[in-house]
Amino acid sequence: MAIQVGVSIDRSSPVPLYHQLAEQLSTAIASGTLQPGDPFENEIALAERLNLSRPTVRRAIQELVNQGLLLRRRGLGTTVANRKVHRRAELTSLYDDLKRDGGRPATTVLRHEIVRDERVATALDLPADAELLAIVRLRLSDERPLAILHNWLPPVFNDIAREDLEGAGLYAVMRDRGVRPVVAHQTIGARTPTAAERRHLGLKPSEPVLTMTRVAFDAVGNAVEYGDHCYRAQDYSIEVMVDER
Amino acid sequence: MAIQVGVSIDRSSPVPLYHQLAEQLSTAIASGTLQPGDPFENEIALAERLNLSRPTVRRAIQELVNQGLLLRRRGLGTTVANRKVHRRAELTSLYDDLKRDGGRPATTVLRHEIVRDERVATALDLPADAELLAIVRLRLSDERPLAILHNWLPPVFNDIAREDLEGAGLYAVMRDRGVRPVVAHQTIGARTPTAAERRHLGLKPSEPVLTMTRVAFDAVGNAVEYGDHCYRAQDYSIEVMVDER
DNA sequence: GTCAAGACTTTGTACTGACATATTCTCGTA
DNA sequence: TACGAGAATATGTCAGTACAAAGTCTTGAC
Repeated sequence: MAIQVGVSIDRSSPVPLYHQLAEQLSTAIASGTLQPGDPFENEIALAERLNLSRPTVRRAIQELVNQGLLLRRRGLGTTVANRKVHRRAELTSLYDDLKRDGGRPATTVLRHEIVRDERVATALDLPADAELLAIVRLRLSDERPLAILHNWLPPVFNDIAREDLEGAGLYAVMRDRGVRPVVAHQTIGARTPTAAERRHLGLKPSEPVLTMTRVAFDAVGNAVEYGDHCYRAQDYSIEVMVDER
Repeated sequence: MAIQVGVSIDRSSPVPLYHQLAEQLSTAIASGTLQPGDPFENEIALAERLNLSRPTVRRAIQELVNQGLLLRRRGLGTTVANRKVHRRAELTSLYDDLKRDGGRPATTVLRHEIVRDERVATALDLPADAELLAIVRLRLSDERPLAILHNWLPPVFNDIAREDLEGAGLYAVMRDRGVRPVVAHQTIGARTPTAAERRHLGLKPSEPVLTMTRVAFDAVGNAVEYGDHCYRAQDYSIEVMVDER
């Protein structure tokens, strides 16, 4: 027997009905009201119970399927998916990650200046002589050095102050200015650290660093960040979820 | 003025109309007929021209938006997105990647046996005493060692033969059996290699390896592979695209 | 008792129609 | 000239309906 999730729809709200529904169902799954493997109320019944049309309900369910929360099989019905395949929102900054995990992140700005760099400008789809804000930060977690973060930002951000970067992550600073990165290409590798990196990160010569270079774009497709990071490999690994759904 | 892409719809085909349309539009973008920034014919006009309903056209366009090929803005219209944000199909195997890039991949199977491993079984959502096929492969590219690939597969694959793995990638072997991984969690790190790894990969003690552990799932949410790989960091880096579209 | 045909359930595809809302452009007015 | 109202345009949301197709289950013939 399918579980009837309690849902309340507010038709006067500006948020679309399908999204209201999707959010509430999503919460039910996250909270454990709906367990993996549980059968889900079918589209028609759900539509009737909530006085919504089938396309609206379908769209809500589709949203959850795209996130990997639900599994639809024709003729069989809809079921709650294995928790491990749920797609989390990606593209968070290291600062936010550390904070969420209960660490105490801190930042030292090592460099902060306007530069021209043809290689970076090209990667950001800007003219080769564009003025970029180049920043280098040392990121600490619980007082211990964890990573060196090189970043180059397009001209729109040239007025970001040194102080802005000490108390928050780069992405938070960008969000405050109404820019939200939504896509990024990342290349992840490893190498032996340079002398400067060893000094900053407190590494022995034999201890490697994990490297990540990234170009991030906003929803409109404008490049908003070029990053070249290196992490203490002993203390950090990168988690990604790849899928072709 | 919007470009009219040549599209032919076959209503007798079993493939859905919206998908036929999406494919052809996608081809037009990939081939360069439609350039980034080009305005796209609007939904209504496209529907009328092709004798399709608006929802059908909309769904086709939505498919391309999800892939990052198109950009829709209400009131403004639809345009072709910056090439850099196009989402490529992810989740390919190293073997296929090397082959696509023109390399000559080869595989030496170092180990191939049935084992029990509680840690892996748990990660694969199987009972702790499940019998798994454990394989260890040395992957070479153009005769040079590149990576050591440890993999554990669920019981369904226990009959995969040593020989099957020498001429093709693991994912190709799995696909031949009707299993297609579509989601995976990956954790990427770096460390100094063990003695055995140094020997197989021809590394000096100071040269690091890039590591990747992965759990992959099929469309139904069943775990289909656990992998623990290590790569020569000098010659290999991992590219991923993260997004929250 | 076995197996196949058909009924039933549920999701998939497609169409029609209507109205809402965001954005840009034009035009008229102060 | 500057600015605001409103038209024009395009996508966004929502309803209702019909039929197709995949899977499961029941039923009946042998």
